[in-house]
Amino acid sequence: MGRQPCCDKLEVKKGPWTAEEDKKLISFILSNGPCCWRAVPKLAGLRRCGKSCRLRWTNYLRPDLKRGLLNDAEEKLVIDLHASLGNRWSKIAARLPGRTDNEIKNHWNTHIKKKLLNMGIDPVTHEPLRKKTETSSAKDNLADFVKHLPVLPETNGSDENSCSSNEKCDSSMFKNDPLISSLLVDDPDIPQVDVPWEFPSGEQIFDSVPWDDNISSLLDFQGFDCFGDVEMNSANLLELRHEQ
DNA sequence: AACTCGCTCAACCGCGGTAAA
DNA sequence: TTTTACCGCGGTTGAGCGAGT
Repeated sequence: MGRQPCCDKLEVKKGPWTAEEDKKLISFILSNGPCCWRAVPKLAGLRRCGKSCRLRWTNYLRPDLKRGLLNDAEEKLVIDLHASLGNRWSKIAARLPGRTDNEIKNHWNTHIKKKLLNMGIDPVTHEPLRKKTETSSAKDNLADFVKHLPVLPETNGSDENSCSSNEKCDSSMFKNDPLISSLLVDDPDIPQVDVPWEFPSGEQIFDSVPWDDNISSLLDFQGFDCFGDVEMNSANLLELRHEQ
């Protein structure tokens, strides 16, 4: 009854990711796209659960991520959106290209929250903390604070530096990304090729891959034969495909 | 130099909704 | 229909680091 587990919980590794694990995950997603997370660890030769792979990719390895602190314009937008959406970090992140919900949540808890509290503004309700007499000044403070922040340009999904898993991105983004460059550069096991950054659905991927003919070239391309703990061959790839 | 403290943020945990067997 | 895993989300934790003493 029910599904089979995606991974043996006892064999799953936890804790910080190593550069080697990052390379394997990037290499896999570069050619397959971020889909079917439960299959990713097995196919990529990682002793991680799919959940952990997804988190690592979306929060750290994605090529369209901006790094560093949120700028003033982004901060302003976060405050505005938080006022209307509350702690729906994923919704807020969707409006800030290149930022993750985790990143925004962290920034809110460590920076913005304090700023608002110092200004006498409740970071939860966005209302003044103090009573009547100071109400208007606190509100003015917030209005003034937000007013003086620069305006973030409208993105409406056309930002060339951003993409979601369903949008097109250019592979040059990888080359321009310092993290990914540093992980992939000069590594003979990780071929660097131009791969269109377009993620089809999992079904599309599995249906579009000419499995029988091109498995070996795919494996050669990925350098999967170097993964000692998982024997990659067309048989178990097809088995996985069958499980979809 | 050694210690403490506070901050940051990557990663984990647990939950709710959904999908698969 | 029931059971169980997957997925995505928000909350929380703790290792690592720098500043202060």
